[in-house]
Amino acid sequence: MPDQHVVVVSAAGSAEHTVTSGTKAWELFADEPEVIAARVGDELRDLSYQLEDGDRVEGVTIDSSDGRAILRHSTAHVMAQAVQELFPKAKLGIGPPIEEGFYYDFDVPEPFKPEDVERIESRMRKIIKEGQRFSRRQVSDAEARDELTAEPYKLELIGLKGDAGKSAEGANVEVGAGALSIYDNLRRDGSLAWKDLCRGPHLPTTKRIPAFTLMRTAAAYWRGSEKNQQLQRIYGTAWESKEALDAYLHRLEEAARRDHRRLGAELDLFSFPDELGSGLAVFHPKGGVLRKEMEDYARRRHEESGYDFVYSPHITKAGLFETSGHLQWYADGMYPPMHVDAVVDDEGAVVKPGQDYYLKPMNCPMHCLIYRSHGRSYRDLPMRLFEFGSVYRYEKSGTLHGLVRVRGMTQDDAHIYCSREQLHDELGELLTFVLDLLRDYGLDDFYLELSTKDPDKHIGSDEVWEQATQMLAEVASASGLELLPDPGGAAFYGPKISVQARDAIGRTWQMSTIQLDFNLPERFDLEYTASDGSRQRPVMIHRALFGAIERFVGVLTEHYAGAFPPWLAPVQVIAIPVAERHVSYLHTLAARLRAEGIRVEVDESDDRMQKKIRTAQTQKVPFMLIAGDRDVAEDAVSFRYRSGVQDNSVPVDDAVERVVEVVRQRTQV
RNA sequence: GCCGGCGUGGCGCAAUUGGCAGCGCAUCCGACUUGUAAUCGGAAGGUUCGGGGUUCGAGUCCCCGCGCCGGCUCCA
Repeated sequence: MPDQHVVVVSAAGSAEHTVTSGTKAWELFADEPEVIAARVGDELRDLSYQLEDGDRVEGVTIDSSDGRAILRHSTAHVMAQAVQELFPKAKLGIGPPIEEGFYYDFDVPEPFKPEDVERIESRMRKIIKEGQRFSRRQVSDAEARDELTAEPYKLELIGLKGDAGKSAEGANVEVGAGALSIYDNLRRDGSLAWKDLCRGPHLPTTKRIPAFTLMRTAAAYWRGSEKNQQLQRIYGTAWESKEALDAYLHRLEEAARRDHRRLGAELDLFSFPDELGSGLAVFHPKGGVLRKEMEDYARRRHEESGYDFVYSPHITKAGLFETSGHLQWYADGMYPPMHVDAVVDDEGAVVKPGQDYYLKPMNCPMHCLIYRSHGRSYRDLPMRLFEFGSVYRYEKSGTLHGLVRVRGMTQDDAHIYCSREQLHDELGELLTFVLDLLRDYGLDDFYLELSTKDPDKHIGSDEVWEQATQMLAEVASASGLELLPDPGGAAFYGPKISVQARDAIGRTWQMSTIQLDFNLPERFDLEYTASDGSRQRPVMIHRALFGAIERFVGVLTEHYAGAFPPWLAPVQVIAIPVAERHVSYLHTLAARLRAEGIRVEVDESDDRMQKKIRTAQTQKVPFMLIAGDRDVAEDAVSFRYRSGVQDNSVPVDDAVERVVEVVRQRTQV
């Protein structure tokens, strides 16, 4: 047999190997059990791939990101096999790996019940134990159609092959752009257990799935469109080891512990009374303090940065939203109108037609009216109108989620009107302002997203879009932050930058948006007189920093896991007497702190001191100030922090100074 | 909006096949006065989300509505 030369690439470097013709990739990695696939050139291949002369081959380990994706994809196959064995009528949708797991969609006559999922999982364990081999074979389109007559969704995918724009996300996992392949799952005796149209690659055998679990079921529309059939989706996850799976499940528990809906109740911050209706929150006194601090600080910063404060009503006549275009474009997202002032006579004939009023879904139309309230000069620009504006949006019931997605919310909304010449500088300053302010609230890990024109849905000339997009891109890159493109993601009226923040456990949240608008200045016919006396149209920028305050409260609650930095903490100091005789001493201390504007409480309940500490701890109060005989004798007080760290016998003057300073500096403790 | 799950004192949960609605925390009262995460005793607290139905009997089964949760779709 003729020899072939291949290059094996590894962390240690690359080495040339001479192998006989017909050698399979796995033979290169026979003593590396963690290798489950091969990267040949740029392509991921099964380990059964037959090497060719000149190949550059790298082992893909199961704990790498590609390796995990392959593991999860293979586990999805095992799940689909188990489902079809248990539910012979189930038709296959798609089953791709996703971030931290996988799913597979099925068309089944009855949705899966929780018990079904357990059965599927145990069937999967059986299949894994059997050590079935994933065996790839290439097929022509015609052959694939012939073999898959019982799988209508797969047939549809074959028809869409290579047309990435039309197929669902994840569908290209089934049918690559090139030739089709089918994976046979073969039992030890070589008999066929199951097969699926799939691009691969896969693990060598099902035995190589070290740890998996099924997570949940859900419905999902075929190819992501609500016009299509709804399929039943099962989510699962798979990991390279039991330990990695446990660590993942542990991370989920940690995230659940931070859930703002749970913390909101535990810390008595806010609630969603059923009586109000879906997506409508009330803030309790403690949540009110938090929110007020956030708002007050934002107000101060806006004042310093040249914003003018305005106010506008929650409800307006329909005409305004006709002018703005909201009723034409977004009526579905608005609460239905209330019809007022109609007069009907005894016969039922309309004497006076009355009119519709709408709750406002956005503040911008009102701000445009303020701009238009009198003639504007170039000397007025940039004009920055700011409002904590409460808006109401009739979000679909299924999308509501705690404070993060609500129907009634308060935006920290500003609209900036400026000339074209001012636009570039204004955007640059704005982005800096936004990022600085977010940092002050404790978020410091950002990236940006630039949403550009949707070719099918936009107004304004290409030239203006081009120019504006270019400007946003320049400003974004000047920030030094990572910039991700979001092609086609812009609203119809202009491109935008959105600021994404990563929280303390690495989750990302969309925070601020800076949105250019070519539409509203037209619709409201906004003008200013330029220095040469000509009439010009201003450019408008929409921006919200928090997005909505409600949502920002939710995000910060999760970011801090409820342990807010002292300047935001609803109760900043809890004073705990060792015994009852120390209470009055602490009241004196508390009065001093209160005089400095510190939110302090003295716990004079008849609980034991240990219990008081526990209570303060569970309420995540940043400073516990404890006083007993020793402290009183020394005119001192003892600190305990949420971390459990103690600092005893601190002189009272120093203690007050320490607390005041931390609050003033907005630092975390 | 769609699919599935769920709804029991303020909170977290229990209640066998349809058979006396219970526990812990919190609350209130009393005793105790203790140096860094739960002192002891007692009391009070319920139209089992709302409405309708089946049944001798419904927290439990059926229907409608409201709300919540997980997804899908949407997110100006």
